[in-house]
Amino acid sequence: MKEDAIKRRMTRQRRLILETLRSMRTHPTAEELFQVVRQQMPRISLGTVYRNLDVLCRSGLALKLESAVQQAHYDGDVGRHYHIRCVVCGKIEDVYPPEVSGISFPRIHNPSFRVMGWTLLFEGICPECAEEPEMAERN
Amino acid sequence: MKEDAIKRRMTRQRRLILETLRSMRTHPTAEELFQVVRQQMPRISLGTVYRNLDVLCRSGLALKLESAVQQAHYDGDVGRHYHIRCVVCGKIEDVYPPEVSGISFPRIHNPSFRVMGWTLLFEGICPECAEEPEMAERN
DNA sequence: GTGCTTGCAAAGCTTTTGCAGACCA
DNA sequence: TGGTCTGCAAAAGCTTTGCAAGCAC
Repeated sequence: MKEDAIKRRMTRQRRLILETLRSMRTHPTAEELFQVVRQQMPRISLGTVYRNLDVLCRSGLALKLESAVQQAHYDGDVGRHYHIRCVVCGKIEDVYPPEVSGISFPRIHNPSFRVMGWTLLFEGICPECAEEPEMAERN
Repeated sequence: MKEDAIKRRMTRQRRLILETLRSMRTHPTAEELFQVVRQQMPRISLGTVYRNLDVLCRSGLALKLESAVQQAHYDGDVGRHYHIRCVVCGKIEDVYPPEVSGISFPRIHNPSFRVMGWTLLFEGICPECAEEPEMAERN
């Protein structure tokens, strides 16, 4: 049971990354966040963004959305809410509890796992992609 | 609206990949499936496994579990069921409806997206990892 | 015979990591 | 001052793709 318990520091980079993530409603990828952050701090590196997102997620200040198809997306809002992903363009948007019905803390009976939580992901087609059917190549 | 509608062929490779995936209960990654398949077809390549998994998923014969952290996992059972992932080792197991309560086809009201479906993923710690606390490094 | 599919290898992309210098507490 | 953090670049890991030959229909 190794609990190194590293003492984290709130560096300028870490603070900027967190503030920027919180200000964005788009659930950016690390790369997208990097592009925004570097406008204010040109010499920051992508590696630093990845390292800090990892730290922020471990400490509960950000959420890593693993449900993404290619790249991971991040969310600065750690309160309970859901996501819906466009299966065509991959965009992820928020869905808040008042808009959702039919779900009430699902439970597994006699689980072999120690259940810690759950995530609900909706899938659909966003308005933009619905207007451009040729993008919806399914082959 | 380009609908090329390619005529797929059921090659020996494709059939073996599908049959093997269906026979496995472990939600293998492409690499793991490759290792099993090559025991019966030594010259098959990893690229072929990836290409066929893609085709099988597009045609609805297999499921790609995007919820995976690093690699994609695949499931040959396309019927409605849920998954639970061990947050320590990444293992994915099935959870079937009779074991789950509190969920009844969640709906989004007045959605801007055209909602096509949803997935529910549980997270927890599997029995093996629960016994080895030092693996649960969280820093 | 047509054209989809394969094996092989190389390339592509996202993410991680080693290192020396910089910086926070 | 000590130990964490950063920028840079290289490496790692997963997945895709180009090509010529092979094979299903």
